[in-house]
Amino acid sequence: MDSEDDLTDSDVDVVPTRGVAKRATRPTKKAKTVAGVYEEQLFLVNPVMKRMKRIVDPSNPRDAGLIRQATKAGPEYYDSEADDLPGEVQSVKHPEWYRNVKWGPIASDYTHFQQSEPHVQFVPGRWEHQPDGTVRDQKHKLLVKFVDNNGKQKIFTNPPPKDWNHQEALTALNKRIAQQWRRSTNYRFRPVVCAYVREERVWISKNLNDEGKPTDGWKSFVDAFNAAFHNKMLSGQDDPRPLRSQSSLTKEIERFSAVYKAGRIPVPARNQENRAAGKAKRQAKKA
DNA sequence: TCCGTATTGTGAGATTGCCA
DNA sequence: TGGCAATCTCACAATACGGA
Repeated sequence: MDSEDDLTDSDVDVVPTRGVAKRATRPTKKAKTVAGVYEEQLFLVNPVMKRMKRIVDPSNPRDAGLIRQATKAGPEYYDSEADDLPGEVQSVKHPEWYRNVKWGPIASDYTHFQQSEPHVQFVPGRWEHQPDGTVRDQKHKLLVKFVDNNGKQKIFTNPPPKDWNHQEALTALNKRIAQQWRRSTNYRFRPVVCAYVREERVWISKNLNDEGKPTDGWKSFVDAFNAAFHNKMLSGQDDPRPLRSQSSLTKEIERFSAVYKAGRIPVPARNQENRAAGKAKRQAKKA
């Protein structure tokens, strides 16, 4: 399926939602001039199948049979058998992970423009299980086509990995493509996250023992935390505090376990040191 | 045409939360 | 608890635009 109209019966659920994100990640001309940007309608995309269920195992006879019956994406995307173009893929951190291919006609065809499905993460391997029991070539997902919020047709060609089982290369692709969708459309792939604030961390710190564990078990810890903060407004915050799951709280405590064990309050590393380090790194690369 | 400023597009580190 | 994905955020390059 490639058309926008087919979104409802694909392997994703597209759920209209309001106010999932406060605003675009960075103010745009439109965002500055449109007062209602904080209330824009967003569409939450939920893959019907979980990641593990979508992974195809070619060594499994049943999966191997499905692969034999499936059709590969053809040279209208790029010719998988052709030699790569000379030189490295541009504008990626690890060009050695990707092939520098010559894209086919579909990658520049604005006349017969068919919008891609909202992005669903790449899984290891060339093939991916579908809800209908078939498998599909993930090569399709490298080409991203959509009409952006300004009604402009956009096409992004993302480089194919040299190794379809290289998780780091796939992770980078997933991140990049999700960002392409997020920046130009109202599709979102999960609800907006809400950072822990100092008041919450002070509470956490006070309710952990010397080993950095809840003094009265995880369940009561999570319940008490949410009783203290869920839906409460804190000073300096625009929105009420979200409900935190045990998963969220345990991860928070695990991340800063050394700090909490020391009886201190974590301070996000989003500070000048990290920024300066990042800047120096970029400058070095540039040089 | 040049120059300065604003806007847009993109990559990537940091952060958060889900899932196995 | 580790791995991974999605979002937030910063930085920078490219482009657009207006005034001299």
